[in-house]
Amino acid sequence: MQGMRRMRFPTPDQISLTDVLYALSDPTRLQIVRMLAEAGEKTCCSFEFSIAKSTLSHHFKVLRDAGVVHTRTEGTQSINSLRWEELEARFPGLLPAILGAIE
Amino acid sequence: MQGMRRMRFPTPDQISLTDVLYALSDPTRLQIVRMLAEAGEKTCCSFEFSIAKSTLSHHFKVLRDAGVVHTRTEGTQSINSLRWEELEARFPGLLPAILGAIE
DNA sequence: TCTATTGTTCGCATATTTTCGAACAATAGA
DNA sequence: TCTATTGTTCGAAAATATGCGAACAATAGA
Repeated sequence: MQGMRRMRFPTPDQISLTDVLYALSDPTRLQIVRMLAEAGEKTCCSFEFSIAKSTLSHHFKVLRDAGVVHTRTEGTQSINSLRWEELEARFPGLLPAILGAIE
Repeated sequence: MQGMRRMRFPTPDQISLTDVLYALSDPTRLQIVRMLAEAGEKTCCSFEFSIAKSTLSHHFKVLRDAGVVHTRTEGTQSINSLRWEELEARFPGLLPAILGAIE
C-alpha cells in the first residue's frame, strides 16, 4: 500500500500530550485502543465497527499521528499495536489510568 | 450573573472519560487546569492569556461541562477550582498522570 | 497475468469547534 | 442611583473534524 511506505511515526519525544488526549477523546478511537490493549495486535478489518473502512482508516491515522498506535505491514494486511512501552515512558501512568477507567 | 444561577455541574457518575480527555486536549484548557492545580483557586480574569474574555469563558464552560472544573460565585467574580477529589475517585490516576506529564 | 484482499487517499458534504465583538446580567461601591 | 467590575450569552465567521463512496496501491494467490 502506497501510504504504508511513507508511514511515519512520531518519536517518543515528539509525542504531544494534547495530541494523545485528543486522539483518545473519540469514543471509536478509545474503543480501538482498548481492544488493542486487550488483544495485543489486531488488523484494521478485525474491528467490526459499523463504519466505512475509509472512516476507520482515518481514525487509525489519527492514532498513528498522535503516537498512540504503531502499524506494520504483513502481506496485504496492516497489523496494529499500542505503543505501550513508549507511551508509558513518555507519560507514566496515563494509559493505565485511561484503560483502567470504567465508563 | 445570569448563567451563574443556572450553572450545572455533572455529578461524578455523569462525568464521561472521553469528555474529560477532550476538554484537556486543548492547550489553553490544559494550561488552565495546570494553573488551577498549582494555585488551588483562581478567578477567570487572573488568567492572563491573550485571548478574548468570551473565548476564555467558553473554555471554562467546556471544562465545567466535562466535570473538570467547579466554579463558585463570590461577589462579581467567579472562583474556579479543579474537581480533584471527584475526578480522582472517578478516574484514579488520570489527573496525576496528565498534570505530572512534562511536555 | 488476472483477481481478490486489505487499506490508503481523494473529493466532497456535513457537523462541530474556535474565536471574536457586542450586548447583557449580577454584584459592589461611590 | 449611577458606574465599574466580572463573566456569560448571542450571533456570526473561520477553521477543523467526521464520515462516506470511489478510486487507487500493494501484495498474495490462482
